[in-house]
Amino acid sequence: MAAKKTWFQTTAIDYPNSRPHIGTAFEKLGADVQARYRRMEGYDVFFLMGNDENTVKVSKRAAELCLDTQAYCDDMARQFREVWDALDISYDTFVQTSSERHKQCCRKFIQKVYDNGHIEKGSYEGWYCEGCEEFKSEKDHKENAGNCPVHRTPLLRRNEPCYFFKLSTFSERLLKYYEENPDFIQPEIRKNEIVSLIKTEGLRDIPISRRNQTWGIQFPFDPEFTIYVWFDALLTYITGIGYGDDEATFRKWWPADTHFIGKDITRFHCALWPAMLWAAGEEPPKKVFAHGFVYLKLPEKVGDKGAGELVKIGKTTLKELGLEYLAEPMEIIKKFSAEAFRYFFLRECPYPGDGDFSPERFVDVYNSELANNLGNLLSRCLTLITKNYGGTLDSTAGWKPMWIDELDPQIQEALKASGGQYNRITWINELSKHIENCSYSVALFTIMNSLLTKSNQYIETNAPWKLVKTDKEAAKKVLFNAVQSLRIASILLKPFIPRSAEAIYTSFNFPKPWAEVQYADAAELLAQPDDLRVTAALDEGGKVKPLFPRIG
RNA sequence: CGCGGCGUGGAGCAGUCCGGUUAGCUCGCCAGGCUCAUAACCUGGAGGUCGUAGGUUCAAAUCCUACCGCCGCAACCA
Repeated sequence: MAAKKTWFQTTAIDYPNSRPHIGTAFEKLGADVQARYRRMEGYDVFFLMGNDENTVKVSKRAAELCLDTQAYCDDMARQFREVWDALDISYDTFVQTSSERHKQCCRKFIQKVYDNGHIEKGSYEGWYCEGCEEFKSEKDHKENAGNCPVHRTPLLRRNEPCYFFKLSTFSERLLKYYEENPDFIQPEIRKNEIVSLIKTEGLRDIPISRRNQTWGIQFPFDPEFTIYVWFDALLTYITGIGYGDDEATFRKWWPADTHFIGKDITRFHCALWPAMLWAAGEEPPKKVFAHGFVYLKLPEKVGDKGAGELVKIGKTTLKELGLEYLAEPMEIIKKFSAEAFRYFFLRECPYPGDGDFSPERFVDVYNSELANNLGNLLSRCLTLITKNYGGTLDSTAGWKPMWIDELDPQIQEALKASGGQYNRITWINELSKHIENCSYSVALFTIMNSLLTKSNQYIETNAPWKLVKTDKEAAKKVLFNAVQSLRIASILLKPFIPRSAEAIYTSFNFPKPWAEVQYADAAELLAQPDDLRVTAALDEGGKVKPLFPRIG
């Protein structure tokens, strides 16, 4: 038997010096859709996430709070995971870089790179603040007229010994790799940026050590130094699957299929990271996907604070809606649902590009697409079947469902005109492609407008509530077909809004178990083995409970 | 001249690469229909000189030039 296809993906690991916000959540969501989709499609998936804890900032933050750094990190990791769990992010492992295993494996890796001659000792010169006990960037120096932005004291030019990774020697090899693997950096625009960066500016050797730090990972060959952020953080992607510790597991998953990252750290993942791996004798990842950012968009100059009182949706203020602290994902999740949160960002913000989050838009999208279109379609089907047929469309066993598109005379014409070129199978294939390309917003738009809106129209034109009075059999057929749209939609929506999709699917006795459905099942119109019936739980009065209650 | 992106009816976008039917879509707004449904659904309508000024062409949102405006990144902000 052929081995199951594997799929290893990661998100960027986060600094735990502040809580996760909608931007970090956006990244995890996009990755989660991919992981869920791949699982559906039969891949053996491993999804890695984590926190990047070995930074000076983190130890300082802990000190500010008078906490032990490790205790602080552990608590932040708990808080991060709480948010990811609330959002139903289906990660398989969560790496804390302060963990012993990560440290051990990191040392093995760096030793190997050192042994292979890619690390050399030099000296680092820069602007140093004695108060902060750290080097500041040229930008900080320039913008603050030579003073420390924190202490307002003059920055000193300082020179200290430092280890460098010889990144500059990899320029040619990187360019060649990009050329031979055109999909390595996605989307295209990010690839162009990196290529032009290397061609115009070139790559410098990069400092990878800090001296006299108590927090962080010590160099195996020189304990006076600790590893400087990136050289430790990136390694999470391999220590988390057993590099230097569990060879078989590591070989099973590496190289990674996709690293999901923010567009700002593209260069580290596309230039530094492959070079590091080569330096240690490992393969580079197959793909890096750099997603866009989400910007908090508020009217005028409301700012974050005070928005609760000032911004109104209809007659209600944000505060009354419970949306005071907009950048806090838990607030939105608690007030509405993880599903609403997931849907909004995946639908409204293009994953490859930037998007906006505004409370008004959030409510618009939710009401119009989830409540009015999808949720209402479910409600009307459930009610019509329950009221008129006692919940069971009898003698529909063996009936073959129709695809809504094929029931529309106009579309039938169009299908004929295309000479069979375009049909439901190509439609589903296109959707799959969108998901594989991380064009989630396009996929959701298509599901909404090409499937669900049409299904509401179909019900409207055939008016089963009227038809049932004159021709109960004909009305039954209409409902049977309409329900198929819900089956198809729930399958297609499974990676995006898993809970709601399941709720829809299990509202009826569809033959295939929910856990086993694949995208191809949406195109496959299998006959119903039993009479189609409503299996959803109804209220005491027999009323249907809205799946997505309207906001406002 | 650091790099990149954007400017299309009230809002958000597609279309621009490979110029050519009445410039599409979603939301909002207005009118009507329907009443199974979550004041939901369906139909119709108003609303745009496609940032500005030139140029190429039989023909420009689309190609060329200049300019204006907005935004992001710039080696530890996803």
